[in-house]
Parts: sequence; C-alpha cells; structure tokens
Amino acid sequence: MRKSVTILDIAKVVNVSPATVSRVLSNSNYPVSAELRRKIKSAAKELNYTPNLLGRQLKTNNSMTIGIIIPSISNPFYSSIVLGVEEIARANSYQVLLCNSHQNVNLEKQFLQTMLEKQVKGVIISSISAEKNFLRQFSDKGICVISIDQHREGEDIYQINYDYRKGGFMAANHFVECGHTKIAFVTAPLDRPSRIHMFRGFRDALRESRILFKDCYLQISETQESTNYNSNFEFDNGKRLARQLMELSERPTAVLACNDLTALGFIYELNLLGIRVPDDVSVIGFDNIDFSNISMPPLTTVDHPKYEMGKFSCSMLFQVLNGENVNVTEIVLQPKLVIRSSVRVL
Amino acid sequence: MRKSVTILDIAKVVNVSPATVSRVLSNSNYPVSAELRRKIKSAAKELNYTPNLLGRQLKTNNSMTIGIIIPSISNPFYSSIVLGVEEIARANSYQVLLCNSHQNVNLEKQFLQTMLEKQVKGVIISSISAEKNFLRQFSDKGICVISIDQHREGEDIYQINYDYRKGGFMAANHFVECGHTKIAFVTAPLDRPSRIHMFRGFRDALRESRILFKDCYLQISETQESTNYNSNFEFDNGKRLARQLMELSERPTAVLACNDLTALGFIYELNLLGIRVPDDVSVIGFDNIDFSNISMPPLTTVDHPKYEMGKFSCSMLFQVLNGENVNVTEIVLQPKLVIRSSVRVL
DNA sequence: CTGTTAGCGCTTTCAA
DNA sequence: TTGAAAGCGCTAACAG
Repeated sequence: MRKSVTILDIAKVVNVSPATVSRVLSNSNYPVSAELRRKIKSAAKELNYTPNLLGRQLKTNNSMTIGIIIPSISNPFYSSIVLGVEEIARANSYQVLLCNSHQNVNLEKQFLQTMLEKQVKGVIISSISAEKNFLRQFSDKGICVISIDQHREGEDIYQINYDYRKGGFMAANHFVECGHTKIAFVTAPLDRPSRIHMFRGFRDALRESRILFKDCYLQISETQESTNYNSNFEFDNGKRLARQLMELSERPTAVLACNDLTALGFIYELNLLGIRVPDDVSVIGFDNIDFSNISMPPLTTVDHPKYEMGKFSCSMLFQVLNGENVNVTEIVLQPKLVIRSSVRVL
Repeated sequence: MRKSVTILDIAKVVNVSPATVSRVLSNSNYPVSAELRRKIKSAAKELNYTPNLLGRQLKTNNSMTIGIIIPSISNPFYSSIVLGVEEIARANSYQVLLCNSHQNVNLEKQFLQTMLEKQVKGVIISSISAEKNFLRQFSDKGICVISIDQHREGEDIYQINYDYRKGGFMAANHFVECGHTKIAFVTAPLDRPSRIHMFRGFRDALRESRILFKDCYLQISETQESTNYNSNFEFDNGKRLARQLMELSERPTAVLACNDLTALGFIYELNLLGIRVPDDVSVIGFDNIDFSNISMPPLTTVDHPKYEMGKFSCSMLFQVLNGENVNVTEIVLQPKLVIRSSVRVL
C-alpha cells in the first residue's frame, strides 16, 4: 500500500492552499469560487482521495461515534434497543461502538474508560452496576452518558426508564382478575433495579388483593457465572426454574417470569414435564420480545417498548450533544399488558 | 468542561520531556528509569490524566477499531455472529463498530467508505451485493475485508463461508428418507448466494431421488421493502408463505424453509389455519438459532455454526492485520442436521 | 475569496 | 537513559 494522498497533494496539483482544499472537501459553507471548487473536486476524484477522519477528529475533537453498552447483543431484548439506537445515530451521521458487558461491572467500567479515551462524546448504557454515582463519575469527565432501562436512584444523570413496578403490578393483577390465588414470581437473582421493581409491583398487587402464597417467590438457585452470556442463558434459567417448581410442596397455578426468555424456557420445560400451559399452570412473561408469540401457547406478556427506548435515548443524546436545551432529564416508558393465550381464566 | 490535561502538562509537572512521559504512559518497553516512571505515573494519576487516543491514532495510523456490517442486528442469526466477533475483538483490545445494512447495497457501500475514512483497518461483512469485485474494491484501498456467510464467487478476498448447498441437500434428503415425496422449498427471494445454494442442494437431492413435485418452490410474492428490518420481517414472510401454501391445488407434505425465523412464522400461521405440524405438514428450518427449539413442535433444522463463524472471521482478521502468514484464504463451515420433532415419518 | 500558519495530542526518530 | 523536534492529516483564526 503506497503512501496515502492528503489534501496537501491535492493542493499541489490544483495549485491552491491546503486550506482551500479543506474548505471544499469538508463541505464547509465557507465561500470558495465555483471554479476552484470544481478543480479541487475533480482532482480529488482523480487522485482517488480518501479523507483521513482522524486528522479532522483530532482537530475538531469530535469522533462522530457514540457507544452503547449492554449485557449481551444476543439477547433479543437488547438487540431491539441497539437497532433503535443505530437508526438514530445513522440519521445523524454517527456510528456506534457496540460493547457487551456480559453482566460484568468491571467490563462496564473498562468500556466506559475506553470510550473516554477514544473521545466518544456520548454513550448509552444499560448498567448493571449498583455503585453509587458510578455513571456520574464518567459524565463528570465530559462524556454524555444516558442511562437506560435500569433506574439509577438519585443519580444526577439522563435516564430513559421503564415502569417495571407498574408492569409487575399489572401482571399480578391480571392473574388475580383471572381468579388465581396461588401466584408465584420466578426470576434470576434480584440484582438490578428492573427485577427489584418488578417484584415489588408484583408483591404489592398481591397484598392489595390480600393474597398470600408462601412459595410466591422462586429464584434461580445456582448462580451460573457465564462469560459467554447468550440468549440460552435466560432460557436455561427458565428451564431450571420449572424443575425447581416441581419440587414445591404446593404448586402455584400462575407464574410471572422476570422476562420472556425465562418464561419461554419455563414453558418449554413444563411441556417436557407433562405440565400443560395454561391448563395446569398459567404463565405471564415480560418484555414482549418478537419471539414471545411464537411459543405454544402464545405468551401473555407485559410489553416493553425497547426499540423506542433505543430511539428515544439516542435522540436525547444528540439533543444534549448539540447543546439543545434538554429540560427533561428522565423519561419513564409505560408497560402494557399483551393478552395472548398462556393464562387460564378460572 | 475545562481544558483537558495532556502529556505536556504532565511533562511540565514532573520536569521531563513529553517524549519520556509518552514512553511510560503508552506502555512502550523503551527504557526509562524506575524513578521517573514512578513520578510520571503518580503525576498522571494526580492530574486525572486521560489519554486522547486520537493523537496516538493519527500518529500510528491505527484506530484499534474494526467494523462489522450485517443486514440487521435484530435477527438472532446475526447477533450470534456479532457476539463471536466482539469477543475476539475484545481479546485483542479492539472495539467494533456495528453497521446494519438493512439489506441495502448503497448503505453497505456507504458504511465501507466510512470505515475507510475512519481508518478502520479491518471489516467483517455479510454482503448482500451481487456486484462483481464489490468488496475487492475496498480491500484494494488498504482495508482488510473478510467476507462471511455469503460466498463471493471468484473474488480474491478472505472468506468464511458455509456449505449451504450441502445443507439444503441434507434437509431434502431427510424428507426423502422419512418417506415424503411432495416436498417444497419456501423462501424469500433468491437474491443472495446462501439461498441460491441452499435451493440448489435441495433441488439436487430431489433429482437424485427422482422426485418431482410441481409446486416444489414457493417464493414470497410481495416484496416488502422495509427500512426497518427486524426479526418480525422474516417471521412475517413465513406467515405469508403459509397462506400462499394454502392456495396450492396440491399441497406438499414436507416443507423446507430458507431459515428458522421463516419456518417459525410458517408454523405459527399453519397452527392458526388448523394445519398440524408435523401431522399434516412436516417442516425443516435452517440455521438452528436459539429459538428454534422453543416452537411447538421443536423445530428440526440444519445447524449453522454462526457464533463460531463470528469468532473465526475475527481471528482471521487479526492474523492478517498482524501480518501473520495466512495461507488459507477461504474456510467453509459444515452443516449438520438437528433432528427434533417437526418432521413426520411416513 | 484565498493563503499563511499554528496547532489538535501523540509518537518516534535522532542526537546527546 | 533522556530530550529536541518533526510531523501524522486536518481545520480555523487571521491576514490579506
């Protein structure tokens, strides 16, 4: 590969200053005569010029790149978010660096640091960290961070959240309305705001209905550390939870899972164990991922507007980056019950 | 935000030259006295120094970033690939720019151009372009491009491919072995190598078995241009294909779908239409995505090692970038039949 | 309208 | 083992 051609080469050929070349080739609106414009452009084409954006970036201190940090792209919940983010980024001529944190706080921190060093001006993150002001530390260093999905309590930072409590509440209530009283929540460990709030909503709904069921909470027992987190992970959790359920002395008739993937695995295993859904056990999932209606029976679930969350967060990011007045610093998206066929009416 | 601190600031504080500071802070193995090393490091910490990688990148002409271009991240087939790519990239301290081409050739071209300008040294791409030497043009400009999944005929370029023909062949043969004779292929348009080869294998298998069925090929009729390509897209294709199937004068008893998502949509719609799988119609999918075994019945499918494809391609990329001798320029991954419960034995 | 010039922050010869 | 200095490719203030 030969030496690459720069604006200097073009300047020489056309016999103008590099400044003029820069002005036309960078699409600045600085006045340049039509004559020179034409010449410079044709010379650029002639020489097969490819601008080196690193030069511009160093000068303007703008990398035209944003970052997104999520647990795992192979989880369809997050890939929907990323799709939305990338769409808005592209509309703004930005590109996105994808970081899978694999639920690892140290990795999250490392990614954030790298974003800082690469002069990424904005990052969208669904953080698993419980550390107080964890994200604030980074936004203080001059990077705009938008937290999504996982509510950051009392942290002064831009947030796009989702009302998990209400979602859990609605789901539990739906069970109650359908006549269920033995209602359980099956979940991965409550190690993050989303699940905690979901469970609270669930519990509150049961309390309000004066329903008490001793085994109303079932958590995955073995914590499987997986460096290679993929969608099977949650699905397998669901399968294991189904097996745990079998060992209960008194079995619930209705089960809310912490997400659709878990619900799907749960139903899958139940089928294998000869337990019918919804005849024997009713199930509600959470998130309404695309796949939630391909199970048999189609899954009743609580909708989460993930794609929109991706778009909103990225739009907000650009508003901030463009110095627009952003007076709303937190948005809370709303749940919606999607009734399909996995809940039996008693 | 105040002016950021640079190695110059540190140099002043410690009273050494910026060169020395650079040498210790960039982890070069250049000899620097332990004394200065310590002082410089502590000063860096003191001043809360964050290196600006743009400076280094411009100088060394290495952006420590690779790109991946795929149709859509919301398709679980591609998100598995991306997961593998990101894993290897991270192991090499690189990061990955994610580009969704939405099956749009112009977008692909645009992304490739941007990669070039951003001085990305390597890109992995599942290209939908049929243009001859499309990728070669870019690799000639000094970027290492690795083509994955879509075989590039006669193009001198690194490729990680998959034997779609054999996969199609195996699937069709399985139907034959199970006693089927009315066998059909349902698919989105054959606009790319993967589907074309898959269909060829399918057809060849039937020919060898001297099976001839007039409606053995069913293609999605309305081409739905979607700027917002998500996993529902393929799923909906499957649903529509199921409806098209109903209108056939003579219905096949066995159907191979061009991918699992399509198969899943196909089965879903069949269920709604009161047609039982596999009792009335047997179905084989393709790719073996995580979700292919959550359908009812669990889908028999042809495995595609997508995650490994992502890892292999990225490993190959780094071999090339590191100047290692890469004498194998094409790898072809092999299909494997995964028998579950969606095929009836006649 | 056009050119001169001084960097952006960093690395890397080369000389000491 | 350290420092001086040039320069990666580009932009932008300033002067003309």
